[in-house]
Amino acid sequence: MENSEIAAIFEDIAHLLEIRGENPFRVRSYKRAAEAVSSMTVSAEKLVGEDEKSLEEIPGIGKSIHEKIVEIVRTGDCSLKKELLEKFPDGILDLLKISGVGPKKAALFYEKLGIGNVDDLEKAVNEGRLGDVAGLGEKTEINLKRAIAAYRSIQGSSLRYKLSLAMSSVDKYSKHMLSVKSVKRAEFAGSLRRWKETVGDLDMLVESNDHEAALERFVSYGEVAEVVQRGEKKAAVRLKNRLQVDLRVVDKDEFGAALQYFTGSKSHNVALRDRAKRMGFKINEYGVFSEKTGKKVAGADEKGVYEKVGLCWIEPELREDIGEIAAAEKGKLPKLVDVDDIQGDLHMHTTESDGHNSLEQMAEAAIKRGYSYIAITEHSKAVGIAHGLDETRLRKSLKAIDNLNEKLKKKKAKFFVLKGAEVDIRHDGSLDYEEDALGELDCVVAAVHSSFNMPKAEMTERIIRAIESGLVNIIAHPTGRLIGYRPPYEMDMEKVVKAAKTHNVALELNSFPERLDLSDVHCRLAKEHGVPVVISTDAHSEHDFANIVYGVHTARRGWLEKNDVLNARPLVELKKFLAKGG
DNA sequence: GCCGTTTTCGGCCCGACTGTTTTCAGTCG
Repeated sequence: MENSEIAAIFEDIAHLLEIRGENPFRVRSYKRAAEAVSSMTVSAEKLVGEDEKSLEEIPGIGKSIHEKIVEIVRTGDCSLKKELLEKFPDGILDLLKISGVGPKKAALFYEKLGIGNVDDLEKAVNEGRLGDVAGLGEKTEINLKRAIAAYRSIQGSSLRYKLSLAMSSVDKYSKHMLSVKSVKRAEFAGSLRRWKETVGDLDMLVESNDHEAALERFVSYGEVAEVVQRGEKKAAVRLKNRLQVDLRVVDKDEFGAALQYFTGSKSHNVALRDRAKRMGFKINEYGVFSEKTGKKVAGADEKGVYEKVGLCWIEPELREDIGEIAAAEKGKLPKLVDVDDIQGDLHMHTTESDGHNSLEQMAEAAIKRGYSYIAITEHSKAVGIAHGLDETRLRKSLKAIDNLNEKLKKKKAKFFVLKGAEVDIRHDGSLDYEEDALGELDCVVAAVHSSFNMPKAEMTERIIRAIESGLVNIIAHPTGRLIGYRPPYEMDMEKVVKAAKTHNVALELNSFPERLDLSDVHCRLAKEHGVPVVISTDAHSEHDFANIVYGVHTARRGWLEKNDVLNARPLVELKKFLAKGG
């Protein structure tokens, strides 16, 4: 039982309670529990039975939720959820995914019209049966029709968008806004600013002394397909690429408070406002206000908002309510790793296997980025589809690297190319090169590329066997997930991390936007166990080096500091680690 | 259902927009 599965059950319970009109704070407790469980670095299943008491130390988990976690782990289901589903069909949860349908409407649909799923709703709308119910008018019917069509069109694909797609829309839209005189600043907030791996929509914030002009500029952007909403202070549009963008227009002295508010996360904001309230302040998107006098005491900049409630400024990537507020209070926030800290890249391909640039071109591009080293890591022979190298071709390519290093040395370039390989971890955990060949390498990156459907215990064994070989330095894309396409393979990450610690192996954080593997949560786990993380790009062309930002920001979401990142170390120290010297 | 620098009981973040209705409920973020 994965943490994400337990979280999903709590999520469902929260929604079902909401539909039943239960105490909204009870509903929130289940939502909060869902978030708490999914951001845990250890598996809840493991804690049950072993260290069960520690469950209640997690904020948001009390006695009742604790008992339900135990029940879910033991039985695979939750009696409360079953009980709730006796009153409603489970298709009712899908109704909530229709934009404009919340718990109240879902309950109304079911009670008055017997609508229990999206198909029923669509039928009712098409037959014009909604008008019979008090409180539902013509406009609602039109909006529902459109919302159902939108729901259908994204079914099967992920509801959220990869961060990289969202990023590609950001710059152009900002420029479009800033080209109007009254718009002084334009920034994107929301999950994009927190660098979440996927985003549901974009939140743009602009400072303007003419709200109407800013709103008009916003909806007249060339990529807009549809204006979803428009008021005096905010508007929302859907772009041609289907991404929704929300705009909020604020005045100069509100910008910081608004930026804080719209960056979220929601649970971070709830915790922050709760804290403010206890201190006699009220925080909203316009500023921080004294509860007593009603006077505004902060709001122009974000830092001021945090300082007013006794905290130092918190990096957006940390704002998930998983301990950052307590850390900020004590001045114990991590000093997060930065893109500029990265000294080199330890995973890339050239035209020898399935890359698009030559060895020399990759080296040159890396030098241009200011790196002091790279490792060339072609595929091994088992990965035939990527023109993996056998031992003979491998040795030939190593010679080319030696030659290049010679040349670089003569030129007095402070740059070194490490001899590496992305060795396939075979089905049985053995490595796809002979030991002799592996011995000639500076940097052995090992990865799983086949048999993704193995049982959890076997996959864990497979990877650990590779780690225990003593021949491996780094495990690449450790879970194999492709965001939106392929789930991670079943594997006990904690066991893998512990084995990595014992055998001086680092774990890769692959920066490809569809991988981001390790995830932020797994980065925290690695850090807790003192296992270094390598932020690599797995570049197949020189352009892919730019993806490093996605890796670094994911690492930042995982609270990693410079010291936690292997390739933030200078070459000498890196070599020491690769020689298993720690 | 959770939680505690007022509290083990009584609170629990806050505001904009829409639609429908004539003062507000529901949804969303």
